[in-house]
Amino acid sequence: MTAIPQRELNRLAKQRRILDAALSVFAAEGYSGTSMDAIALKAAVSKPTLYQYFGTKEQLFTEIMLAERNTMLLAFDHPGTDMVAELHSFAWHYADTVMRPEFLSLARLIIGEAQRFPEIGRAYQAAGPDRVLAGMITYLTRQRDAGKLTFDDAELAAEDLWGLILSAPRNQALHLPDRIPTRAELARYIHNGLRVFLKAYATDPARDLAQLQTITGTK
Amino acid sequence: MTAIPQRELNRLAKQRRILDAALSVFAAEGYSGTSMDAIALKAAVSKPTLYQYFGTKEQLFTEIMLAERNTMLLAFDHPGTDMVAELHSFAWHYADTVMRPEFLSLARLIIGEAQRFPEIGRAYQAAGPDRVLAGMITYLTRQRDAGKLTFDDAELAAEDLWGLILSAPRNQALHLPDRIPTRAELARYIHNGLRVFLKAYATDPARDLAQLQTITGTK
DNA sequence: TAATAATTTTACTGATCGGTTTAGTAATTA
DNA sequence: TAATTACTAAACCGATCAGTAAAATTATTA
Repeated sequence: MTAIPQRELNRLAKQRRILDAALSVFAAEGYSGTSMDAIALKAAVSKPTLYQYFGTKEQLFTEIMLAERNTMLLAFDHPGTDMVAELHSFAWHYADTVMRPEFLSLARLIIGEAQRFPEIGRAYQAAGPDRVLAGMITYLTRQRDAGKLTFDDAELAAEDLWGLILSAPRNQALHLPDRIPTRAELARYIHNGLRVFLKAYATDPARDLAQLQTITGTK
Repeated sequence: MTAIPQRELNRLAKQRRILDAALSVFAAEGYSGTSMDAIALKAAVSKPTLYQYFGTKEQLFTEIMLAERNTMLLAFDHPGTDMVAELHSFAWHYADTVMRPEFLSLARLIIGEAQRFPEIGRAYQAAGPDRVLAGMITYLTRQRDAGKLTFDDAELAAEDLWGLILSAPRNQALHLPDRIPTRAELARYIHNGLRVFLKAYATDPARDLAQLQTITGTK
């Protein structure tokens, strides 16, 4: 049996508890609005212990935010035989991820502190949007090479797809935390976004739009 | 000659000075990160005077944010004979407004404090995006009635136009305060956004796209 | 000029902040 | 069991916070 010292297990568990507590408090109150006492209380840890694990408030904050970026990546990995179905699947997967309340809280926190912590804004941009965009570019380019899409600038095409599907509900959700879009509303945005995207970028829009109808089942 | 008492003039001037100072400090430091001393210092006003004008920090903040919404509205009032030219003019006008550093700082502030001050988020949504959207809907509907556009849902069409033109650069700018898009980059987004929009929504895309080329002067 | 209204200065409250110290207790290790 | 390590509770530090009180000073009015 592998011998992992109990000490280390406790330490890691406690560290995780602190990180979770700190993230939730930071997300709810902002950086300046969060007190280390509040974090210690929520983590069920004494304040000196908190300071032993993470030297300062700023260190704890940056560490937590830079660690969090790994949880928010998601690749464009929905393989299938049909492009429209793949796009539809990706759209829903991404919407479900991005529109979760905790995810929105985190985004508000990052945006709100972007001026005070530019490195965190950069890290988020690189690990979140940029990564998703890269995956989308790869996928869209492959579809273009397969003759199903047509465009000159793959980056613009990917950004268009994103903007068509999620910009409206996400921007609204950022301003209105207590008014999270229903799945029916998301479906409306996704269906419309895909429709416009295909109409503008598909080599055979008529066929793909028909396929979209059979998938979404709308009129 | 009209007799406006000097007292009131001074009062209004001082009030304006306080509001300007408070807005800049709040935008730079966030709500919790801003001290009333800092505002008083920047406004060149004593703290008791500050408190005499605005009872509490929270009152000052909400008052300032609810007042600010009037400056950020802009109507879709770019009349002309050519739809493509009008859309192009609107796109630039709106981009120039929305991508200004102070405007972005304000947006970051509102988003960052949306959970603590839901009313401010609501007011901003109603006075900013919703108002612009209403103007766009009116305009697009008129163009549809004139036979130049085709769509079922005017709201979705307006949101698509917005998302195609500004969602990518704006989202990026929200995360990266020190990396504001150049006018060339904005031109790229605007040209591409209008192109995709016309391709998906124009009744005669070929003609409108040609017109777009002559306006933007690109290849 | 005399009266008055507004503002400033200065100092102060009580609370909270980030961060530390101390003294003592519980858990792990050997 | 004994030594060690990690932890807790509590008080504490200096600084800063929102907000107030009082007295001195300035500007406006009549």
